[in-house]
Amino acid sequence: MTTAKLETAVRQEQIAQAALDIVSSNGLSGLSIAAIADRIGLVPSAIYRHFNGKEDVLDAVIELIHVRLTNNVAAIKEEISDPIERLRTLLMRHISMIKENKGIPRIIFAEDVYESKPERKEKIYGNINGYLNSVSEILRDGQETGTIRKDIDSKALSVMFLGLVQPSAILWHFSNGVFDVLDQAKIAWRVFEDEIRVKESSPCF
Amino acid sequence: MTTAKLETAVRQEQIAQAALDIVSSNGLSGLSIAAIADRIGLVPSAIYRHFNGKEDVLDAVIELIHVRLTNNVAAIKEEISDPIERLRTLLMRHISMIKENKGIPRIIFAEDVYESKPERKEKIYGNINGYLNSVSEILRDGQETGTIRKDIDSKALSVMFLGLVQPSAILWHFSNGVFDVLDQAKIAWRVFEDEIRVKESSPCF
DNA sequence: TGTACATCAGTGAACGCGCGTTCACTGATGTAC
DNA sequence: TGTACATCAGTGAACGCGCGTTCACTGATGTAC
Repeated sequence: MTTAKLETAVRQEQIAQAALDIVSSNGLSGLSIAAIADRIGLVPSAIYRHFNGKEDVLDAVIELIHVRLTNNVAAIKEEISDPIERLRTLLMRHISMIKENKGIPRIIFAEDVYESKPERKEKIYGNINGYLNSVSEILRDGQETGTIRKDIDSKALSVMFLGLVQPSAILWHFSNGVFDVLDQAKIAWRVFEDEIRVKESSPCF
Repeated sequence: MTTAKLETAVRQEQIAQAALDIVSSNGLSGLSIAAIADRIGLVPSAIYRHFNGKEDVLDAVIELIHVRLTNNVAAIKEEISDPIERLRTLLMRHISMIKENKGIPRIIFAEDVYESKPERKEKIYGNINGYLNSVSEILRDGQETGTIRKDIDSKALSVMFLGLVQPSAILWHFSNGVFDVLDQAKIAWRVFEDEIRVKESSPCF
């Protein structure tokens, strides 16, 4: 039996997406050429028509993730103008994105993905830094327009911003979805916002 | 050639430590029974005199990590009494611990370690919660003695505390040690402390 | 004190499985004439 | 419009490697008599 032929461009997308899905549900060690082929109804050797090997598939997945995160930030910049509101929305979307796609952190933070692959490690580092730069850009906007405190380095703050999601994402995952990420995120955001926002100096009673 | 015999208890410790070291330097995928045996001067099959299999070795490593983290917290409680100072010290030690032993986060946060191993996942979740509980206990101490704000849930704060280290640890690792974790931690701590500490109400001029 | 025996950590050869990868072959589709 | 040919995504059998694990055997150490 033979499956319908599709263009390489289409297959490459399918393969990358299938790989991400597999990692989401079965972990990185569940990711095999056979599993990918199975998921899109091909035979393992067919994968090699579209990629040189497993490593190249992984590169495509990393690129896929990068594009999604980047689009996410771009969309928010489009929709919202207030810096603090932008950050709040980014935080919330970041969380729902990870909730829907457990594979993202699994791939990005799995040291085995780039151990002994310096170019890939650099690539991911670049991607993370790109994300952090977007965040600190938003922060600087706020600092310039006077809604965000100027006395904290925006780069350092962007790293802290990342820290608002990460631990709760992990707890959510470990608790099999029982831990309330959204609630944690709301509290964390309230604390974070309270810290960075410039307050109207309250009058003395 | 034969290696000197040692008691199982000793070997088990050596094996767990060797496994952690290997993960630190070569990643989880570099961890094999052969690599462990090599590192302590044994032949692969000798490992089976002391463990039933690779999975049992991993369990021992997880336990090893747990004991270290727990000891760390206990030591700080012993040395220091002021809650805020306790947290600051815990943060700093946490960072140096991860710097010295990259394998810890690699194992704890590698989903492959517990994917399709529910008992182990629960065990790790329990360990993390234990750590978080220690932190929130310290926080509640501070809330009761009046140095820490009472209006933020201590459990939520403990998760945020974890968020102070995690992203910088990741950046440190990705940057091959170039990213200044200590500096980031200091800034993050300053912001965090500023947020949680109850301020002397400043007089109005 | 010396001998016999049990115990048990260490050895090395061999196994079987999973998995990434190769390769000759197929057959549908599009194009040239 | 029909025929010949090139292209190329898909197939399935086979491979080789790495790795976890098994097992019969070894030889040092400790104990009983």
